[in-house]
Amino acid sequence: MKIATWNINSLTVRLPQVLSWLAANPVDVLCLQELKLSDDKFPLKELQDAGYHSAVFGQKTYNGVAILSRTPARNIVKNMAGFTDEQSRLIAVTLDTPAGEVRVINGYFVNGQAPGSEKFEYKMKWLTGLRDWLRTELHQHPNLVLVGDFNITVDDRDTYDPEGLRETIHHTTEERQHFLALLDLGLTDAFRMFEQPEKSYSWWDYREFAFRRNRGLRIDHILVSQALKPKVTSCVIDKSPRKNERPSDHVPVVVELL
DNA sequence: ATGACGGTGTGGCACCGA
Repeated sequence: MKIATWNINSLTVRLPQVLSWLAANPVDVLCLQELKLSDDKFPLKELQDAGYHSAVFGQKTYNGVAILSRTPARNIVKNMAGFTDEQSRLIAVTLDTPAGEVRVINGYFVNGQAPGSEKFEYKMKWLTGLRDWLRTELHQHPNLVLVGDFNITVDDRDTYDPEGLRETIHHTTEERQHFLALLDLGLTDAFRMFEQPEKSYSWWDYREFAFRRNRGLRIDHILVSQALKPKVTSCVIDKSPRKNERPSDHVPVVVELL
């Protein structure tokens, strides 16, 4: 059974690409970020026709997340209890999957703009809120997967220019410490459980032929709980949609569980 | 080089993303 995450940067523009990707990659669960549309504009019917239920937490213009699944979602939670947020950045569901009952948490983490900015402060607070809330979630749901656009590179392998970008946004020690704090809760970076190609990235800037030159970042992640870790059989990045016409700047990451 | 490229909004550009 497979779970995927994909920041699609506007579902309005990318719906045809999502549908064709699902047709070629019939995953059990697809977590989307940056819908950039309100709930009433969500293409429920089109995704239903493709065989997916949808749990949606939309927002006009910015943000917005959804979880598509073969089986209907239960216990849907939008944003984190105990952390008030104006922005639609997180949705959690419980799913009955071939691998048993799994809690799937899908986040569009804060970008943060630049260290020292107000948005960076918001990013740090959001990450602290996530960790506090996740502790409870993990207690209630041992089979848990946290996926999404983390907007954090984990280490130097995740960036095309580790020296030049040191301590810039997505590369700061502070952000990486927050990532490590999530691992401390008992989560594992599924991608690094396996040997991977050198210079594997999940995002490339639209500018300066960044994809062609493979100047990218790995900022989209899949974290699995300790109970699920033994069931993980693979984790891959699918670069192919970045070659589409009008692509998202991010590509899907897919984890397979027994 | 505070730009490039692309999405959104009610625009004649600004804001945001990463």
